[in-house]
Amino acid sequence: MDADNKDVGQAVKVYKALGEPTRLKIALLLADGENNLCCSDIGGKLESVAGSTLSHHLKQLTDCGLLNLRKDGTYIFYSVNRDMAQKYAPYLLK
Amino acid sequence: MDADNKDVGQAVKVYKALGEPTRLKIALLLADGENNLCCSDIGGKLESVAGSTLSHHLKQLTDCGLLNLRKDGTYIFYSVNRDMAQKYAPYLLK
DNA sequence: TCTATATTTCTAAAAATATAGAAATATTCT
DNA sequence: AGAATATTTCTATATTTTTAGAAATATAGA
Repeated sequence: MDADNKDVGQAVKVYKALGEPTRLKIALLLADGENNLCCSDIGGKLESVAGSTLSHHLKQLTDCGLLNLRKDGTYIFYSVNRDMAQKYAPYLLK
Repeated sequence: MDADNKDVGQAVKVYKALGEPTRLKIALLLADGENNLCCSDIGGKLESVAGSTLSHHLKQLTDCGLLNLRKDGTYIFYSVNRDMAQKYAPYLLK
């Protein structure tokens, strides 16, 4: 495929999102079977990350299309968008 | 695969390297058939990037293992490491 | 050796990013 | 309505990253 035909903008966003340790860990957590975690679940699995910080990371991951979210009451459950992961970073899956 | 079993450190480096427009373009250029370009060839294909800047970007791409290099006289020819691309970002290939 | 070309390293400045406390918003439950 | 919990937005600070000019290094060829 020719470089000009690729959606470089979106790819950059996805890779930028994954190019930070906390966010990559979040993506791996969510890709790892036990899908559908909410913000505070995720916070519980990481060490000392403030809620506001976590919120920013999750926003970046969802904005680039890598995460899907489902609202349920006051909770928001996150999961990996498999198509996106497959396209840009299948390393996350399996 | 469990999150703990993945080499998160290397993956972060690779994705960080690809999460910047100039570097992603370089990777796509090199992955795109006409492999084996030298630093100045690459500079010629990008618009207004100083040599020193290009050098830093290429270093980051090679340091994370994404690019191979071959020295030939004063030139250094770069190419994509297919195994790494396949593992972390097959999006670059084909 | 001198010259030309390719690339890197040094240095510094500008821009972007990560972080989190505090306040705000949203929803559920009593 | 009021309390409790989840998440986001505002704000500020610290850190990292990007950028490139200038100087340095390396190699080839006249």
